[in-house]
Amino acid sequence: MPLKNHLLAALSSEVQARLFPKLELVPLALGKALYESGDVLTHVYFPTDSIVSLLSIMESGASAEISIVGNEGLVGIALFMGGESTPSRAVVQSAGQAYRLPGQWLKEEFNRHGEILQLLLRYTQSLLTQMAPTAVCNRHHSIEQQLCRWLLLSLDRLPTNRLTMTQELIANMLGVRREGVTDAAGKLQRLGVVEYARGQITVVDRPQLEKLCCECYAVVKKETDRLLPYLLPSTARHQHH
Amino acid sequence: MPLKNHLLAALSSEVQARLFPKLELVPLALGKALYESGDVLTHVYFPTDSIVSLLSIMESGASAEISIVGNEGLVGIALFMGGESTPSRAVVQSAGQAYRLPGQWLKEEFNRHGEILQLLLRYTQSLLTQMAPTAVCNRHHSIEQQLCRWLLLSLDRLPTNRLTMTQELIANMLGVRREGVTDAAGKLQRLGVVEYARGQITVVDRPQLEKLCCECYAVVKKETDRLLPYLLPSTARHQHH
DNA sequence: CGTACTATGTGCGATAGCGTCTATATAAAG
DNA sequence: CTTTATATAGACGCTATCGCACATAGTACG
Repeated sequence: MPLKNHLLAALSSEVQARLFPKLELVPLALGKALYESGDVLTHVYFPTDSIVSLLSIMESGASAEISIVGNEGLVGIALFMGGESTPSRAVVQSAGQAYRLPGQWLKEEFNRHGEILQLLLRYTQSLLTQMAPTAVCNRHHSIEQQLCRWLLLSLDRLPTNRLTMTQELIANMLGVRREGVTDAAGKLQRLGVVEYARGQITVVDRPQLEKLCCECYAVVKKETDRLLPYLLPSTARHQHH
Repeated sequence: MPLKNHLLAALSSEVQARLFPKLELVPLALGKALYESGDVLTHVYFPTDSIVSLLSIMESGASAEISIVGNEGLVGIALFMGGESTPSRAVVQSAGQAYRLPGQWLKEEFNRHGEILQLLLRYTQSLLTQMAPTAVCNRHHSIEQQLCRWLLLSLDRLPTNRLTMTQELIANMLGVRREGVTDAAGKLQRLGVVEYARGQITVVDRPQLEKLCCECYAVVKKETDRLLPYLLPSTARHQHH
C-alpha cells in the first residue's frame, strides 16, 4: 500500500488515483546509492520502511549527513525544485522498500499547481529546517550527543526499535572516525540505553536516549511536526492552533 | 533601482510592473536582525548592496551560519515555502540597503504559478546546495579555511573588496571562538592576503585567498552559477549547454 | 574444524580548538 | 588631553577528536 508513505497518504484520493498507477514498489538494499553527486535524477523515491540518508561528500573524501528521509518524505526534491541534479549523495541507510516514481510524472503533477505543490514545498521546508540544527550539531556537540540525535531520527522513521547498521557506516554518516562511534556506542551500552551486537543496535531505553541527546533532536522534531501535520496521529492534528 | 537585486531583475517586465510599486527601499544596519527564530515573517527582503546571514541558534547559545544572502536572492523563503516561520535568525552581516516587500504580495504573485514560482524554487534549491557543503566544512575544515570560504562568499556579494566586520562578529557567524578568528586572520595578514584594521578587512590578494580555501567555496560557487544563471554576465549565460 | 573476513574494542601520541586571563592599540567620549 | 570602551593580540593549560596500530571477537565458508 502506497499509504505506508505518509506523504503519499496525505494526498487527496483524486491525486492518488493519478499517481498510484505510476508507482513501482522497489527494494532498497543497505548501502545502495539512489544517486551520486551530480547525477541527473530520473526517479523520486517514497520510502515506506526504508531510510535514506542524504550526504554531502567532498572530493577530499570529507563527508557529512545533511538529512534523513523516511516514510515521512521523498528522495529527489531537486527534480521539482529545478536544477535536476544535486551535489549530494543519497544512500540507503536502512534496508526496506520504497515507491519509485518516474520524475516526469511527479513534475507533471507538480506543474498542475494543485495540492501536491503545497505539500512538496512544505516538505522541502522541513528538510531545510532539519539541516539547520544539524549544522550547529556538527560544530558544537560531542560525538555521543550526535549519535543520540542520529539514533532518534532513525528510530522515528522505523517500525521497530532495532537498527541494522555497523559503527563504520554510522561514522560515515556523522562524518567522524569509526573509533569515535565505538567509544560513544560503548558508553551508551554501559548505561543500558542501547544493546549492541555486530551491526544490530537495539534501543532499549528511549527516554534516557533523549536525555543524553543535545537539544537538536527536539528542535528538529518540533518543527517537523509543525510543518508536516500529516505525520501526527489525527487526534493530535486538530489540537493545534 | 530594484534591478540592483539580480533576482528581481530576472523577472519579466510584466511581473516587475506588478511588484515594483509594492517595494520599499529600506536601510539595513549592521547587526540588525530581520527576524528571530520562530518569528512569523511579515516581509521578504531583496538585498541590493547589503548581505544577510542566516544563522541557526540553539538555546544553549551554540550557533552556526547556514547560508548567506546578498543581491542574488531574498531573505524569507519560509513565506512562500509554507510554515510562515523558521527556526533561524537572519542578521545583517554587511550594512546596506534592501527592497522590502510585504509577504502577502509575494505570496499572491507566487500563487499565480507564473515565472516567479520557478525562480523562487530555483533560488531555494541553491540555498539548499549552499547549506550542504557548509555542513561538511563545519565538521572537517580548519578555522582558517572556513574564514577564507566566508570571506569569498561575502566578497562575491559586495561591490567592493572591503568588509566592515569585527572578528567577534565573524566568530559568531562561523560558530567559533573570537580568538580562533584572530589567529586565522593574523595568519592571512602575515601572508599578505588581507589587510586588517579594527573592523575593516580588505582582501588584497583574492587568488591567494582562493588557494588557501577549502574546496567548499568552489563547490558552492559552481552549483550556484548553474542554478542561478541570471547571476552570470549575459555573454557567459548562453555558452552553457 | 579451521581459515578468512568483518565488526568491535583499545591504547598510544599529536593537534586543533576551547576557556580564561592579560596586554596593547585604536577609537570614541567627556 | 584624559578617560573609557572597543578591537585585536598573545599565552596558558585542557579536552575532544584524530590518525594509526594492533588486539579481540563474532561470522561466513571452505
